[in-house]
Amino acid sequence: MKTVYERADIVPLLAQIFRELGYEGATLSRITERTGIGKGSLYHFFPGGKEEMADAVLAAIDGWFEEAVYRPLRHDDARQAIAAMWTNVSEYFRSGRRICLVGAFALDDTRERFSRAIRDYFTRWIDALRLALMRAGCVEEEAQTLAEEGVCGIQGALVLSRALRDETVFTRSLETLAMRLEAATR
Amino acid sequence: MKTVYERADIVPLLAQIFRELGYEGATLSRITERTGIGKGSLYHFFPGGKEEMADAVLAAIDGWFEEAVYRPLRHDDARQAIAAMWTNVSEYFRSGRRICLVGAFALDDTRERFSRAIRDYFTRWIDALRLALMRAGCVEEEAQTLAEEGVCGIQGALVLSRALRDETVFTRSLETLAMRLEAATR
DNA sequence: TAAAATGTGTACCGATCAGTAAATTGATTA
DNA sequence: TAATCAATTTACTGATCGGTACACATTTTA
Repeated sequence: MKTVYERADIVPLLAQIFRELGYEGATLSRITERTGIGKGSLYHFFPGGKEEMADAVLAAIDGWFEEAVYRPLRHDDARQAIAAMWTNVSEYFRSGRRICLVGAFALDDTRERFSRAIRDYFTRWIDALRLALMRAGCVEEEAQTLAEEGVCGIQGALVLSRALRDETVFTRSLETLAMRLEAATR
Repeated sequence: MKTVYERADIVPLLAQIFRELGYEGATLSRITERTGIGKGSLYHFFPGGKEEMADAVLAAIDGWFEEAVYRPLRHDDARQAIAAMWTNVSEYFRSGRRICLVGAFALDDTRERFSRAIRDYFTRWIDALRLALMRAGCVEEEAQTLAEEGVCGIQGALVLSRALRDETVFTRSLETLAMRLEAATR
């Protein structure tokens, strides 16, 4: 008996494990234990070991956000894209039950390993949101402030709702943020 | 030659190490390496090992916030205490260069180990801020929302400024938050 | 069907992990 | 000065770490 995987099947599993255990906490044996995938297979797909696994996960996350959030913010109807962002992001983060891996990596020494991926994730998010806000009628300076505030608020909401084990904190925070951005584009 | 320590001297060193490496990343050997304190001494002061060390660190953090932030918010002049909170917190977090250990612990599995300490830290902060806002003239519901927004915003600002390696993000976020709370208490 | 390419499982490596034990140091007390 | 005691250092344990090697299974190609 032998189960055959593809890289694409493994990455989401790895993402969830890194989210739950952090980079340092995600040991090779815990990964094999939770995924059922042996070390041989893991090193076959990710010869660079844990670091390459995390790279793949970050790339997948980036890909999802690019398609589901950044691109619409840059090219679609601005107000509509911003509205879609809140619902997509809320769903992606499971109403606060799932954390933002990129944000978590930024907090400790792990940041040094994935510096560029972490920085890019946030700069591109803020930038795309800023552009949408400007298309919706904001002047550049206000758009920049609001974009930072939005992304910042999401990260804070994730921390707080997890700490309090209360997903209504996340939901409410996102609603407040959405209203504030909406108010600034009338 | 023999250097003699006290528990009180060690805790801040441990705090900084946990902040930089996270709970899982802070191995005993890295702790001895960075502090110069041998394993024997560490286990002498903290027989429970790493978990007891982290407990002591969380207790020290809680003590600092209780005295420097929560108590003034509860008992001193409300508007003045809120203003002091922003400056004290900004200084404590070194303008965003230092992270919030409690928030970081909340993000991964470490939360399960220190569940109560993490929850208490945030509930007491929000509660104290809510009370101050009410004394300053907010109705309860608005005070609750603003208090959550404030604490939430600080956490988000820490994540974002670390991710972007830009402490002006932190400073600006706190200024914006301070203004919003100020505006609500006129 | 035969050969080659692709995955998988397992045993193993040296290094490092958390934790223990005991000898030793230096200050305090009698 | 002698005895006591807290604190430190050092050496050690078994378990687990990330990573490697290689035999074996399966699929794809010829």
